[in-house]
Parts: sequence; structure tokens; C-alpha cells
Amino acid sequence: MAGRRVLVAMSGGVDSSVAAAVLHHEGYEVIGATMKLFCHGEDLPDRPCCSLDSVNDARRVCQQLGVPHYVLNLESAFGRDVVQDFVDEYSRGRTPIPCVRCNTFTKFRDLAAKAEALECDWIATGHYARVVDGDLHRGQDHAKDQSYFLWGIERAVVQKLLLPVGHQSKAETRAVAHRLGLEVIAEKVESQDICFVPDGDHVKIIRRELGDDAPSLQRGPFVLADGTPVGVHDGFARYTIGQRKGVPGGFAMPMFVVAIDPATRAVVLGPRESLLGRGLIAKGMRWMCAEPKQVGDRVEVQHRHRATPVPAEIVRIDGDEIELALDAPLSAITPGQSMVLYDGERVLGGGFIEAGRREPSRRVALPVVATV
RNA sequence: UCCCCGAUCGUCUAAUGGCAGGACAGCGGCCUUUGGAGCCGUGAAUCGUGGUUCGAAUCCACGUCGGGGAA
Repeated sequence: MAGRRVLVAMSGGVDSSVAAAVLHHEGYEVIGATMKLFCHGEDLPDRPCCSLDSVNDARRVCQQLGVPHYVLNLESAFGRDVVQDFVDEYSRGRTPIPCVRCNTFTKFRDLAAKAEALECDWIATGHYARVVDGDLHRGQDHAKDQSYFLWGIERAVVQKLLLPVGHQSKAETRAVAHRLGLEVIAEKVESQDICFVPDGDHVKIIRRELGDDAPSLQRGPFVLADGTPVGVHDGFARYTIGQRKGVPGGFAMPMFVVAIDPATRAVVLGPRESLLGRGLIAKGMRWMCAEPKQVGDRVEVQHRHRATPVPAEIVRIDGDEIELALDAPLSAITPGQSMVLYDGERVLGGGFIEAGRREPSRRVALPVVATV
């Protein structure tokens, strides 16, 4: 093992604080770093992460450990890579996944670069995932596993990644926090919602960035698959595939959002069965494993956080685009969301969902190339 | 300004003289470091005014609103 200097990304929450404390006690030379990603107004209620209070909590933990603490300003890059993408995706009728982009670009690229600059040998976070033999694995506690959000990390960065809480449950993490005397943060509530959306109202962010006349915020029709209008909505950015809330009632069965068409601003509704897909196409595919899989290989696909992965076969790879044939149907395959490929516990890679297919995707018979 | 038909929770509907029920939407909670989904719980209606009846969403009269109708 090379050096023992580690940059710990500290949000001020329990998990990353425990990560820092554990590494410190194990003899690592810990440097705490809190990222400043955006600027809220002053009078926002206390939030579990990314607020001024959180920066203070992270600093206090570092003071208690007797390690340095830095606040790194990554606001402009975060604004471009995460916030801008967030509003762009909604404008295109897709559903963004900011946590993945934040991990991919902000935490494990930009912050990793800072670690490099600080001559750190390692980078650590409080994520519930594990690094095993250079591969990223699910967190030991599957109920808390966060590997779904981490598929975009470069393999080279994974080699330098330490995830001290990945082998334990949340309850154990809290217990460790108490044992190590981190009473300041031991019982902080879980962070939830998107960190840069203060009150869970993502429409506000879109309005702030694009103005009141953004097309995705204008009224538009609810239609059935055959085009029959069945109501009016207040902006397709308020909807995502598989959504039931905010859909007009009066049908014999529950109706869900099946598609969003930004051109006509139509939100298409259908019954639960119409959400099922047997094929999946993703772009921006990144392989995290040492040897990328090939057409014909079998993998397990997870198409949303906390979904049960299904077995699938890779039927097509074109550059960073991949197409999968699913053994079992998945519900609500949503453009813009992540799909992550696993081999059991091991994360193989992931990409952004481009489309789902009703019928199973099939492998195109490859033309036989003359053998040498 | 004559005649028909219709009007029940936000929506679609059930109850045809006997406790106004259901589904979806809404709201609250659980779950969750995206958005959703799911689970549990919960508020919500007989167009109005009279009349008949032990009892009216239901029958009668008038009115209001909506749809239809060849002096």
C-alpha cells in the first residue's frame, strides 16, 4: 500500500462522518472536504446535507478528530453537470437522475481531481457500497445499498476508493458514531429529496432556470394511447413514466403515465400493464469492470433504485449504446434514469435509459465475416 | 321560450321507496440519498325549493343548468 493520506468527502451527515472517524482511527491521514455545490437563499430551513449547518457539522467532526477540513467550491461545475442537465432533461420530457450525475462528475471526477492535487492516496465517502478486488460491489446491507448511484465512477478511481460504512447497516453506522463520540451527527435524519431542490418542488428549479414560459411548464393534454384526450395538465415536467399521482381519476382502473411527448406536450396515460417492457436501450454506457461484457453475454439489469434486478442478455452494443433483452418484464422503463448492470454483487457498469421496448429486443443475426 | 332526455364525492359510477357504496384522483403516514411505485390510514356527494310517504337519490310539481327535437 502506498501512502495513507485520504480525502474524505464529508456532507456533514452520519455516514461520511463515521467514514472519516473510522479511517482516522485506523491510522489514515484524513483530510475532510465538504463540497459547496450551490447557493441557497439564506433563510432556508436546516437540511441534513449541503446546507451551511451541514458544513459546520462536517467541520466540527473534523475538529473533534483533529484533522484538517476544507470547503471546496464546485458550484459552477455542479451547476453545469448536474443542475443544467436536470432542467434540460425535464424539458425533453425525460426524468433526470441528478444523484448519479453528481457522483459521476462532481464527487468522483472533480473532487477526485482535488484529491490528486492534495496528493492524497485515497478518496473516501460514506456510500453504502464496497470495493472488492478493485471492483465495486453492492453494500453488504442490501436494504441500504447505494451502488445503483455509483456506476459512473472511473475504474481508476474505484481503485483508490475507500467505503468504510459499506459493510454495515445504517443502525450499525449510528452505533459506531456513538461509540466514537460523534454525538453531534449520530442521530441526524436521513437526507432525502434532491439536495439542490430545497422543498422537494423541482418545478421551482425549472422555473428559476428557464422562466415561467418554459414549454415543459405549460398546460397540455392528458391523452390515452389512442390519442383520446382525457384531461389537461399543468406542465409535463411534473410527470414521469409510471407516475400515478396527479393523473385524472374516473377510470375503472388505476392509470399511469406511460409516455411524455414534448412536441405536443401530451402526457400519455395507460393501465398498469402498459408500463411493462421486455427490451431496454441505454446510452452513455460505461463499464466499471475490468473486462467489458460483449453481445450475447448475460447480465442482471437494475432499472431504478431499489428495484429487483432481472436477468438479461446483451443483444447489441454500438459505441456507448447498449440494448438488452430482458428475461422478465420491467415496469416503467424511464428515459433519463439509470440502468445498472450487475453480476451478482458486482457492478459491471451502467448507462442512461434511452427507451424501453414492449417486445423483447432480439439480437440481430451478425453477418458472417470471412474467417482468415 | 313548445316538447323530450339528463343531473349522485374533485372524476367515473352503484344504489329504482328502506343504513348513499365502489373505483380513480386528493390529503396524512411508512418506505427512499433522483423522480416514481407500493403499503397503511383518511376527508369528500344525491342541482334547488316545495309536496306525497312511517321512510325519498328514487315518486309528484315548479325552478336552474346541460344535451336533443322539422310548425
